[in-house]
Amino acid sequence: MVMKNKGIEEFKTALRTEDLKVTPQRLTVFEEVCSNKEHRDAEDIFIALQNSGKNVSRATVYRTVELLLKYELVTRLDTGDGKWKYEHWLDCSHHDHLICIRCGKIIEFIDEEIEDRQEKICNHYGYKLVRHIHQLFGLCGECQNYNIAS
Amino acid sequence: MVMKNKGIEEFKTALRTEDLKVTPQRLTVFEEVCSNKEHRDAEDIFIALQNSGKNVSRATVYRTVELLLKYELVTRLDTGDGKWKYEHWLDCSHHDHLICIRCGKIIEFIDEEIEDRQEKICNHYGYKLVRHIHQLFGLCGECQNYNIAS
DNA sequence: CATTTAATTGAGAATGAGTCTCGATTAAAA
DNA sequence: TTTTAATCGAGACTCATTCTCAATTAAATG
Repeated sequence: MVMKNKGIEEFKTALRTEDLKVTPQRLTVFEEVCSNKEHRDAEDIFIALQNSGKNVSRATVYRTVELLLKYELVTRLDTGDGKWKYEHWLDCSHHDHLICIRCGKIIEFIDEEIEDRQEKICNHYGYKLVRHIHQLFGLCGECQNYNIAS
Repeated sequence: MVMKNKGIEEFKTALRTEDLKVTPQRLTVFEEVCSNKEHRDAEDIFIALQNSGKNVSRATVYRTVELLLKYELVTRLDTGDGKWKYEHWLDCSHHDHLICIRCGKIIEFIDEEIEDRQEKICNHYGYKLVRHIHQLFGLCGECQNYNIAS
């Protein structure tokens, strides 16, 4: 069930490049992050590890997820409720998110035209684009009917 | 120095429409938000009020800012450090943000093409767009030179 | 204007995500 | 092996934000 993919090798390489150690805990966290396609926060990941009997401390989960973000093996998503959710990048290409503000449903989208415009905007201001957040908040088809009752 | 503008009337109207009361505290918070064009978090606003001798409790500041967001008299900006900053919308039209990840400098931008594409994406998935977050994180011209030292 | 009633307020306690500390452990270089 | 610095874990800590609840007040009604 464990995924063996190039992601983990890239993680190891990134760690070594920074003179950081490749530890079982770090690998375990990365494995857990990759094993699930849902958008989860650090706490969710910590609990999932506990439930599968893998003891990695909460602090280490937070620390590792931060590394994964830095190495761009993971993206971070602000779901509007003050938490950050993480999502791996394995076989899926880059995408942004459309989030229902009533039921929380998330749709992933990608729009090349927007991607292009972002680059152009950065160039225009002399910035070098590193990452971006682009989230559309709205009401999904079903939740539009509940407008009044909300 | 206090700004009298149509914003405050819209706020009162919105409150009345929801059967909420127009209170001095709510108006004071709105006034403070409008008096400053910087991007500030709720605590900043609370402190600013204290410093000008206006006693509005922290809880009320948070509650009011939440209302302003709901009524779209204010926007909320995730600066990547886990806090939310608020910005009024008075005489300025909608814009998004380009943020330097090293020095924190913020540039405001607007791109009609992106705005259009957002609407189209929402329509495509049957969503009704309510608001969006679009932030580009990168290195500004000056900070690109410090890349190595970071 | 006085009365009534539900919304609002403030002070501080509670929550909770995320960070930090520090002694014990361990990866990995030699 | 030995050595050494990086890492780990447990839980304390931080601090932004939310909640609680008794006292206050806006504003509708008589």
